[in-house]
Amino acid sequence: MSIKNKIDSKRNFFEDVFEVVKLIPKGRVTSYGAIARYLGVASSARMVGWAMNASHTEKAVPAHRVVNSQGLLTGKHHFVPPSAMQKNLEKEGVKVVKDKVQDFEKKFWDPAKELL
DNA sequence: AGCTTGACTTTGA
DNA sequence: GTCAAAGCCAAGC
Repeated sequence: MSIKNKIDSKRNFFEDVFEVVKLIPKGRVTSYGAIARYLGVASSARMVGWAMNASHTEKAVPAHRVVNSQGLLTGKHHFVPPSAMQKNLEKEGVKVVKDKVQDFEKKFWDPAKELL
């Protein structure tokens, strides 16, 4: 049974986002829009980010692997400390310069395609 | 029940 | 290349 099936059953926004984010392979990143689209709410990328805000309760959620469409670490300010996000990414092999993921297109992981 | 806010995206100038 | 505006849906007040 795929994760998608589970999500389809629950339709719980936070859990949906959490599950998908947890599936992001190490050393890869994705965007809020990609997750939102995978969940079927493409236009509501903001909701994904917002759901991530609740990820603080779920420690297992690698929110640092989620960036915006430009590969920018827009959510780093929500980390403690903010620099933790970049640090975690670099530790996983993702180079980050000036809050931007290097080789974003290569590192990008689209659940709609990879997790199909 | 209605208004504001938000870790976004896309398009146009 | 940067800046501004609109679209979008859910939670909080």
